[in-house]
Amino acid sequence: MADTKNYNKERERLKKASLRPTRQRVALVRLLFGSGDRHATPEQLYEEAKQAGIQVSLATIYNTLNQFTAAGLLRQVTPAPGKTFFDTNIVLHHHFYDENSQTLADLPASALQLERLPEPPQGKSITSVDVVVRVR
Amino acid sequence: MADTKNYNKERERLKKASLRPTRQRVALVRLLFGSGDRHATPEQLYEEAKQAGIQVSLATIYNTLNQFTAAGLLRQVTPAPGKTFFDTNIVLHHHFYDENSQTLADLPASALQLERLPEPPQGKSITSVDVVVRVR
DNA sequence: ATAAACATTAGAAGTGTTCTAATTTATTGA
DNA sequence: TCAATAAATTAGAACACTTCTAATGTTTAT
Repeated sequence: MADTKNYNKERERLKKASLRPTRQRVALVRLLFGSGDRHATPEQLYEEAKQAGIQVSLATIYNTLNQFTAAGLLRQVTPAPGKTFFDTNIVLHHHFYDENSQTLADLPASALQLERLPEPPQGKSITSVDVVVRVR
Repeated sequence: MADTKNYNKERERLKKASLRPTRQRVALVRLLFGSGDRHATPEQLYEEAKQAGIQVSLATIYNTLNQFTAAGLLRQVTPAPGKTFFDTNIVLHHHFYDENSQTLADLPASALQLERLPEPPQGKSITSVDVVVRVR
């Protein structure tokens, strides 16, 4: 055991996603999922990791966020060009995007009802529906 | 008159938007609005302009698309990081985004009803609502 | 026609993200 | 437990997209 702590919850989450529980991934799981839902940007998470004394490169931050997204642990939201957020809340819900502060916030679950989903084009199937309510 | 043609329709559109009818802007208005609704990317429009023998730089393509958007002539849609489209259809409507071909298509106007808009946060007002239905 | 304001340009620079290939770490199975 | 193997991490280069700079060209108003 390399660490003094087990971080079993985090390792379990990674295991379920078929991702090896490396030091970096365990630490990032803690940061991301350790304290309620959040909308993290890669840069933000990188700074946070540094603050917390976790040695991790920006490349690994990106790799990890992409792997977590592919594994269904995170949802990626792109409300504006160059603004990428990773949402730890993977339950179907939608977002406010504040164009002034360039921040993302959850829409109250009941605040918006999608009456019916459209038929996807021939031979296609819907993978997700993203609603972004832009505010200022 | 620098050209053999007047392009009065295009000049008129620019005038209404308080934009000087320069050779480049007139030409881009023709490409963008000359043949029905479309979802143009900057690079696409640049290539198209070159094909059509219009001398215009990529910087001007970007400037122009941004100005047109600011003037309400275009709507910008960002369905994925690094994928920016400018939509000539500015009537409220939504989009399919095909993750395979990375192309955008209009949702049939009636295909999706937003039941009610959410209350924006304190002191904010809604500027737009974008729905992207991702398909594969 | 002239002057002032504005637009365009090439190329540099900026930003966000991915790639490369060398190193380190985790896992497997004797 | 200890190699051997597979996978992950890393720094820094490279890349893609967009904006900036400041020099040049065009448009507009007088």
